[in-house]
Amino acid sequence: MLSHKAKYALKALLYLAEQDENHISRTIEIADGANIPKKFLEQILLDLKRGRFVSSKQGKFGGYYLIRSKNDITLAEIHRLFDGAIALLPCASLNFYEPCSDCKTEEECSLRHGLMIIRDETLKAMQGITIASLVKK
Amino acid sequence: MLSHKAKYALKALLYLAEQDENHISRTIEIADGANIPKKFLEQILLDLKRGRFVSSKQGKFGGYYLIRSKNDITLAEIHRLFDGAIALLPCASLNFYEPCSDCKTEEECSLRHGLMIIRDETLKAMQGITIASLVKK
DNA sequence: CTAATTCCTAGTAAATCGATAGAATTAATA
DNA sequence: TATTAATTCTATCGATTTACTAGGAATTAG
Repeated sequence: MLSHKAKYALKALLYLAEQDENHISRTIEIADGANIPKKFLEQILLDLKRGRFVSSKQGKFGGYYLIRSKNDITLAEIHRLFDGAIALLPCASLNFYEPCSDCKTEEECSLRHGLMIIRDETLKAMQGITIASLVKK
Repeated sequence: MLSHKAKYALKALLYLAEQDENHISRTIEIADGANIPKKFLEQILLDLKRGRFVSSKQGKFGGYYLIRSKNDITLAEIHRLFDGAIALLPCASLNFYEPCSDCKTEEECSLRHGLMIIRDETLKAMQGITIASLVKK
């Protein structure tokens, strides 16, 4: 399941993607528009900024704007930024790999192979969903 | 990601699936064989029993055994029993549906549709992985 | 009756989540 | 330069969940 953070991030990106080119959106504007607690959204926007999805202008008349194409941002990326691995266990993860402590050897782990199949399918599906694909009504 | 509970449950089912027909496995035997904390495993086996995946014999020489075909038990079912919804948000879930509180209307929710596509793909992949498919080396 | 096992209920320490608070920093403009 | 409006940063907090652990009751075979 997605965390609230990831969900809110997606909604915020959706909101930004719907704005005119060159429009800068204030946090409060996004919060109201997408029904997100403002202070919580602040943190999320900072995370999105650190992840180089958006950039910001500070001070009066400042705010946030997309710096990547909405056709380019996928659900998989947002999931990874906020909720981490897409695989069901770290030992089956591409980007968040960690060995399992309770398996004797990786070869012997009977789960890993199946989980990698699922990861591949889920990842493919998640990479197919972009901000642009969601925004169009 | 899978919880430890779900992971241990899968490993326990795998262990049971590898035993001879009519063999009854004690908790301690499964715990040692699959590297699972025994007391924790007790609870998990009870959950699996309530979910009608296994049954038990009580008292001395008691233990657990599979009551469903290993070809029939899928990762999707185990996920749902221990970790709940497969969809990324409750509003996109088949078995754990709940409306989102932060969407005005369900139609208007731009996330839901994309998440349902992902759910369908993930579910299909998860239903393709059975205990039997994992057990064979 | 005894030993070995499942079954049941609590409890607990640590982590995570969802948020809130408040102040520092930055920038536009009057 | 002072004011105002915004982002940015750091810290904290309460509730929930997670991953166990503990202890004992119930059950059964011999």
